[in-house]
Amino acid sequence: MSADAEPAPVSAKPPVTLREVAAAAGVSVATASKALNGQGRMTAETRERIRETARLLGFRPNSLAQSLLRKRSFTVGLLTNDTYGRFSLPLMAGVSDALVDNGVSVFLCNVEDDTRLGQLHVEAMLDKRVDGIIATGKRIDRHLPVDLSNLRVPVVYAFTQPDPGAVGLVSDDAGGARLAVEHFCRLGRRRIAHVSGPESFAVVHARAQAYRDVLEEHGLPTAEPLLGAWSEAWGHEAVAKLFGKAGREGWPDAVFCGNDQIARGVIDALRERGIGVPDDVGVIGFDNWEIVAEATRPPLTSVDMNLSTLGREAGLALLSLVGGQPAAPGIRKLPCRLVVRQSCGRPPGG
Amino acid sequence: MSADAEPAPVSAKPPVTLREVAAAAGVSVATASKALNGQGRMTAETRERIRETARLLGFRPNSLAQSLLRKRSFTVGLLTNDTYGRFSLPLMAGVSDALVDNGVSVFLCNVEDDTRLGQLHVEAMLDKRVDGIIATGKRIDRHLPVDLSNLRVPVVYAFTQPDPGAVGLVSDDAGGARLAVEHFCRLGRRRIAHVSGPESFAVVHARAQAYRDVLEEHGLPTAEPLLGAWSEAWGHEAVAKLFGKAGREGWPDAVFCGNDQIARGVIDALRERGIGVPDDVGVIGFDNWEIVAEATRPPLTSVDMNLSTLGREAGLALLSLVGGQPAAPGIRKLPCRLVVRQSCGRPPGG
DNA sequence: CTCCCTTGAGAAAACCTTTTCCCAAATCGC
DNA sequence: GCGATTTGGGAAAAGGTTTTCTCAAGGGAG
Repeated sequence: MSADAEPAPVSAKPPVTLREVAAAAGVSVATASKALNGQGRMTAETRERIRETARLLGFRPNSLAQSLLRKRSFTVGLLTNDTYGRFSLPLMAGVSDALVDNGVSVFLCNVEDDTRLGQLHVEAMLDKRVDGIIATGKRIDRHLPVDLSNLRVPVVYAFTQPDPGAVGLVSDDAGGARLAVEHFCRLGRRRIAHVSGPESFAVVHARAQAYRDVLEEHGLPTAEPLLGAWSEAWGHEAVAKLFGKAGREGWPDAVFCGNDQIARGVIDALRERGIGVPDDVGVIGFDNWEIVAEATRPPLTSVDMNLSTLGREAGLALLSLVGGQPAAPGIRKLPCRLVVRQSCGRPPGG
Repeated sequence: MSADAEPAPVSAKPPVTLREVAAAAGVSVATASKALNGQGRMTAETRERIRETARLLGFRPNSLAQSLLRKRSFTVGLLTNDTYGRFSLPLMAGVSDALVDNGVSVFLCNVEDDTRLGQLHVEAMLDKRVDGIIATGKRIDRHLPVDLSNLRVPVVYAFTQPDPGAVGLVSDDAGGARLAVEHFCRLGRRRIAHVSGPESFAVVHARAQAYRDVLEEHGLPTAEPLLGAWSEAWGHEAVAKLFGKAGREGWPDAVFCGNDQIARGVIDALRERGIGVPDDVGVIGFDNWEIVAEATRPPLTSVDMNLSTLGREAGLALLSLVGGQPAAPGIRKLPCRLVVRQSCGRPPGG
């Protein structure tokens, strides 16, 4: 009966501590710590014995204690207001990926559009001494409902509007649009239309401008983009407008759509009118939402924003910020890529 | 110039500690702690003065230190292998929701189907002293690629196969199927077909059995379910099989689909054949994936698995487990609900 | 006027690890 | 053989909070 005999709970015995390892190996905790961390000086034999003891006992250092001392928790917060959306998932996966490889865990915080909830989460993260915060949202041109500008920890913005002077990563929407329109040009399409989402979105304008630019560069006729909604229904409507007029000669031979849902609506509407895709008209979408792009008939060529990569880069950027590397503030645009399926056909010579 | 004059880093001054609050208020840290936590005995005036001081200084207790002492981190891990999938999102939102309300933060851990990655994450979570773990996946009938059966912390399984003896929450697929088929019966449909996903999914069988049961209960003819894939293309194919035969009398007047994508394929295929939905044939989907259900023409009636609620319940279950409440092990099934849109028509008398 | 009890508050241990300093023994140079 | 240096390892502080004792002062009872 030692002095500290305890009833010992039936289940879930407490984790083994460094003190116990040290005792079992017959050394002090200081020596044990140094042995396990490769620090200090001691005989190789001692070091090995301690390590073996730790392994046998299943010792795992308590991160809480380590963090308290090191003032570094190896934890970051991921703030999003797009829990249900489709953009946040690949982005989150990318973030998580980049960080896990570096031994960092991610707090997931959904703030909806609720300022109070946002404040709550940020404070909780700060209390838990996160090393940094990644802010992400569902729209590039909107702020999260919470102010992150004067925190004690670095912040990186991904796919959401950054605060002035902060580090932000977004997709290069204009570049993505160029990719699509230039693809059409290469294929010999001459009358290229553009059907996109609501005017209130900044990306709509960025993509439309790139569309005009490319057409101009290629000396092709530029038609005013048709702006509407991000829906299939709008795709149908737009086809009615574009292909409603009598003269078949005036019809476009290509439609660049602002997202995949619009593109799906366009393709369905064209089929219903007996217009062939890709033979009569080529169609390209945006977002490369596989579940949509692969279900259209024919499968949809689409611009992919590489959101997973974007998330990954955001994670790495935050990491270097946490590490003390001063990052250049401002918005960095990451390139999109074109995923070619069958809705555009082959080039004339191909 | 006081003794502890520091150069004071330009940015990011360190957080204020309890010690500083105590000093500022002219009391000991012990008293300060008790004042802020409503513990101990002191004059109301002292308590208020300390609180005011803390407020003024913007004091926030260091969670790391608290957790170290209390052996409770107010943190849980959410393990998933469905980062890209559509089921995990509402579920995660529900979990996060339930826990945030209780001051608990959530570690998001995506393990794909990688055992090594899973092990890594679980160990990281354990090292960080999470209070518990929620495991969730993309399939009810599959295990995560990692063993959670003998952890030091409680585990709750949501929408994934639980270990024996553990507590699991899943949707009541059979009940959901009943909802759909009974809805058809109420509307007076008599020849109800069932088109579902691959045979390898347990839910496919659960739903098919419920389908047969309901038909039998209503004395209606039961056809063998058509099993294929979870895709629109399979919906098209299935329509060809069901409506290919000559005699219009043998055609179904209702199709219950295993998911919304199949249902979408079915509806599109029916329209292409000139068969009216809902006039000639009623269609019900499963999952209530709004982006699909609202884009079909007409909008799709569908079974919703209430995943957000499922997540919420999982969070609460874990919380009570963490609190020491012994939860009944085994699988708890949560009811689905039918979201009625326009793909079924009104009852004969309505 | 004592004695006892209550009140208000502080000292110190505890949580677990890391790191700096320090000390004793062993080794080396001469 | 003696001082100087290296080697191997330990003691203790630090990190921020909570909690259990402890203690002094004050008040009431007898």
